[in-house]
Amino acid sequence: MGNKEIQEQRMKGYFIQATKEILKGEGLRNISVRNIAERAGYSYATLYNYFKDVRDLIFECVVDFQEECQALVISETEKAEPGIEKIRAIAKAYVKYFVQYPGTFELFFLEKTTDVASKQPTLKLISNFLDRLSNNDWEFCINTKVMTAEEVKVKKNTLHFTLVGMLLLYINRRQPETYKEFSEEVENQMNSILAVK
Amino acid sequence: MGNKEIQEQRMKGYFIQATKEILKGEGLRNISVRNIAERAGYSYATLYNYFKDVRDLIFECVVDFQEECQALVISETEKAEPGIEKIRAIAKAYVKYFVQYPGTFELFFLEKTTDVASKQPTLKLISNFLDRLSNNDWEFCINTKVMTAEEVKVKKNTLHFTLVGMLLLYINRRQPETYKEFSEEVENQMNSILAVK
DNA sequence: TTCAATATATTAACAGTGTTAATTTAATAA
DNA sequence: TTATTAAATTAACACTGTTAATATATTGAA
Repeated sequence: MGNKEIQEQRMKGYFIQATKEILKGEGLRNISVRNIAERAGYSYATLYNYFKDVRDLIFECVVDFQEECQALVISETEKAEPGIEKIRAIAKAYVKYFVQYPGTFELFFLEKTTDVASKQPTLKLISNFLDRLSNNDWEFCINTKVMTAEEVKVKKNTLHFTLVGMLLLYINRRQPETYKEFSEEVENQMNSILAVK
Repeated sequence: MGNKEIQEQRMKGYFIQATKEILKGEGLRNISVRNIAERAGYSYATLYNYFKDVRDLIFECVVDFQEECQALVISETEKAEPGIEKIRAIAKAYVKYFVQYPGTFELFFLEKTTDVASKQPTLKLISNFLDRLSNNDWEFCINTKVMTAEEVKVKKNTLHFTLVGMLLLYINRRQPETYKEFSEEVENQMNSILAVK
């Protein structure tokens, strides 16, 4: 990598870092080009030398946040038994991360894409994220004959859709009103979805 | 209701009608105060004589869209057997409505509330909507001993969260990419969730 | 080292947004 | 018909994202 590329990557990094900070702090609605640039220590127009538009920049944060979330998941699920118990732990950590940083949930699921075609890889990254975190343990369930491959195929998605739906309603619609109620419901849903007959 | 109230309601109606048209057509992102006012046949500032802000106006459309969706659900589920089959039909019509008018899904679940406290009733209306549509048939399942009250309590929510999650990913994240895949997954999820052991 | 060429960063400007204040127009009461 | 009140409009403000024009560094050659 030549000097030019190094410098360019560094510059992009400054803007990405600033964007991440705002997303984790104030959230998606309080973000703006001038806001990001000020925090990065540059003029707002400089941003356009490194990113096509502000949405492009914002979506570049996805990978970083996924890594951060993954780190949390790993650290919080190390001691869990493989299989269903581990899936349960992964799901809880996954939910915990987005509740702690609602801005990241907004970015992952709520933010509009200007041009869908070009961001298709990122969108795929997002929708496969929970799969990547839990795939090993779903496979474990199949291998230990706890579930059939068919069961897993559907339940894996049920879990994903349910968690995303719950997070959407809780973060964006204040439903339920308290965190206590919310996490109890998470518990109930997982008990039901992960129940083996 | 005095003349004054009648006239005020009429005025509000013009703006609400314009907003509904834009939401169903162009969707939430293409809406603007000037846009709404032009379609309503008034200046943009006139709007503020009848609504606190534009979000207030936008959220006033929720009730109308719910009625419209409910009408679709009723017409498409009349001949379904009470209980599980009817719940399945209700869910499919519910999903169908939001896929047909993505702007209404954005309004119901994605649009941010400026001031949550004042819009709490509307938020409750939204999150209880599917419940109101399907409650009778869940009760029917309990009464006919197809499910226990405890099972219903959880499964009702699983269905709700799953549908909302699927709609979010499909409408906002193009996941899956085709409508065919999407509706097959809806089918799969309902088979799994509504399965009686 | 100095000067021209290039690359990068900044300011100015545009078209858009929601919202409010000042102003004009319309409706009402005396 | 005139004075008072209500309602609608225009002008303005503070934002937004983005682009063009300008200023500032940085680089390469003489």
